[in-house]
Amino acid sequence: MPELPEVETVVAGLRPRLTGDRMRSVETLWHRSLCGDPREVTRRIRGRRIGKMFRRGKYICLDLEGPHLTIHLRMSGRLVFNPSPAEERHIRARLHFHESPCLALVDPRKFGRIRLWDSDETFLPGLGPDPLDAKTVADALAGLTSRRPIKTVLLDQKVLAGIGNIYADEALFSARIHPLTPAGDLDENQRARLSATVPLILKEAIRRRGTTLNDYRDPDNRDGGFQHQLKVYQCAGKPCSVCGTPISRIVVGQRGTHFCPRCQKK
DNA sequence: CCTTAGTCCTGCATGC
DNA sequence: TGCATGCAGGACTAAG
Repeated sequence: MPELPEVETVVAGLRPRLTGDRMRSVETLWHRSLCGDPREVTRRIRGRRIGKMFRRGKYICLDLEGPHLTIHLRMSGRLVFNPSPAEERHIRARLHFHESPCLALVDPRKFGRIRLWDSDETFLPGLGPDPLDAKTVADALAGLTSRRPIKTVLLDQKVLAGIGNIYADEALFSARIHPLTPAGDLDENQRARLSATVPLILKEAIRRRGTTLNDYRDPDNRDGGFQHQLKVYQCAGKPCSVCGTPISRIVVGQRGTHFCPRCQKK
């Protein structure tokens, strides 16, 4: 599942190829993959230059010098220039450009979304800050008095943008915090550890081009490498890398949650 | 304010 | 082998 590091890797791959090119059209093969009518969206983007490409949270963003086009890959989405024959039947939308070959949204589970934002619209409203430095994370955690489990809070995109299930579990393990700890109950040391470790883990995952578990691959079909660094995610029953205790799996906020019951005491 | 459950979807794993 | 069932997951919405 693409989270912040995977989306960062995708954008880094696309940026040199698309920046400066112009939009031609958007085409849908599954109507829900695009918010709005494809002819109407095409009319609004046709001929527009891609000024900048960047990532915000888990969103891929194309700055069309005014309007923004965003792509969220959700569970199984991928952006590919040359879909393989096997991927052909999972193409849900295509972006067409003046110079570059068309870019396909391959998305078996149909959860990915493409959306156009007008220049006068608030772009990605309510999205929290990107947690790539300790101070940003510390500030986001500082004012929290919530009784919600810290795991749920880390997944709340309004608090911090870009953390998904994998990196939430890995960060809590690294900070030695039980995922069910009420966010407001974290002490100063725990908040400091979490604030330090979240950016470190995300940056290390970016360096390794993300985590490939099932279907994530970048636009050049390359695997990520962070799956070899996972300490708890999908490691239920395996010995903890620190203490040897078997990793537990529970459900928190309808999400599978993995932790070491010895290293991460309540 | 909060939490929980339901929705969207398909591929894959499991069990008989 | 084939069929039924269940599960995973991000973001959103509705209900309590």
